[in-house]
Amino acid sequence: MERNQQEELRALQDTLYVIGGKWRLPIINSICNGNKRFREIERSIPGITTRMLSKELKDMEMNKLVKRTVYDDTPVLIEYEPTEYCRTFGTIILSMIDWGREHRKKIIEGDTF
Amino acid sequence: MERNQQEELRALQDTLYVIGGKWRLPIINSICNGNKRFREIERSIPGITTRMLSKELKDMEMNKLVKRTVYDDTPVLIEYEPTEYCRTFGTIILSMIDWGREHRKKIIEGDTF
DNA sequence: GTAATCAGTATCACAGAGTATACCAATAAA
DNA sequence: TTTATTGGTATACTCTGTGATACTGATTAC
Repeated sequence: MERNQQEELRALQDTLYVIGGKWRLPIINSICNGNKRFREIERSIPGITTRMLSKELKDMEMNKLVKRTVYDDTPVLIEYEPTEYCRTFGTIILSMIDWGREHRKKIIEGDTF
Repeated sequence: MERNQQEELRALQDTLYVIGGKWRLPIINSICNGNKRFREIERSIPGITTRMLSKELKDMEMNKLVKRTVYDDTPVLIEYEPTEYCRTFGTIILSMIDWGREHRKKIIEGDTF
């Protein structure tokens, strides 16, 4: 039990390391929803700056969370797509969306929980 | 679909707002695992400082995530316990622990994914 | 001719998240 | 007697995540 707790914590922290930060999950969610172009992703996440999106996408590409493809048409077309690895966050994201919905319901109901 | 995406994002961001930060989830997990005393929680999360734990617990108390009880024995005994509300993060935490475990397996297997 | 879109990059700046270290008074254990 | 534990607070510091703003060069639209 003692040992198990430490193993759990480590697993939790590993995950947090990969999907931590304010924008990581919203971006993953956006590209998993089919947004591919830079500006498209940007527009789908109100409040994010180009700087942050650029930085996060670069990080995520390095960590094999997204695939960046350059189509050499003219003008150049660039697409971001989630890797399979990236899609493994599906469960986590869905449960977080669920939680957020429930939370909002409770707030609106004026629950004092 | 467009509308839906925005609602999803909002729900996701609401959740992130509540459980964001480096220590929030590890703390929730710790008290949900039965750790009650300040030093006990502290010891269960190697690397956290008393200052951060103190700050987070205070925040979480204000936000009804933990209940702080003072037992007026001598010496004074203080206990932190998760509220029902806090336990609603169970699903999220479990799926994050799962992910972390799988991730580590893959790393150890030397997978290049 | 002007404006808009595309995929970003470049600077600068800042709050606040997080760290490090020391300390407190009371009690209990060695 | 000295040390350790408890539940924190105080102070000072670092640092980086995030924000704001401006700009690029090529292309297309009005």
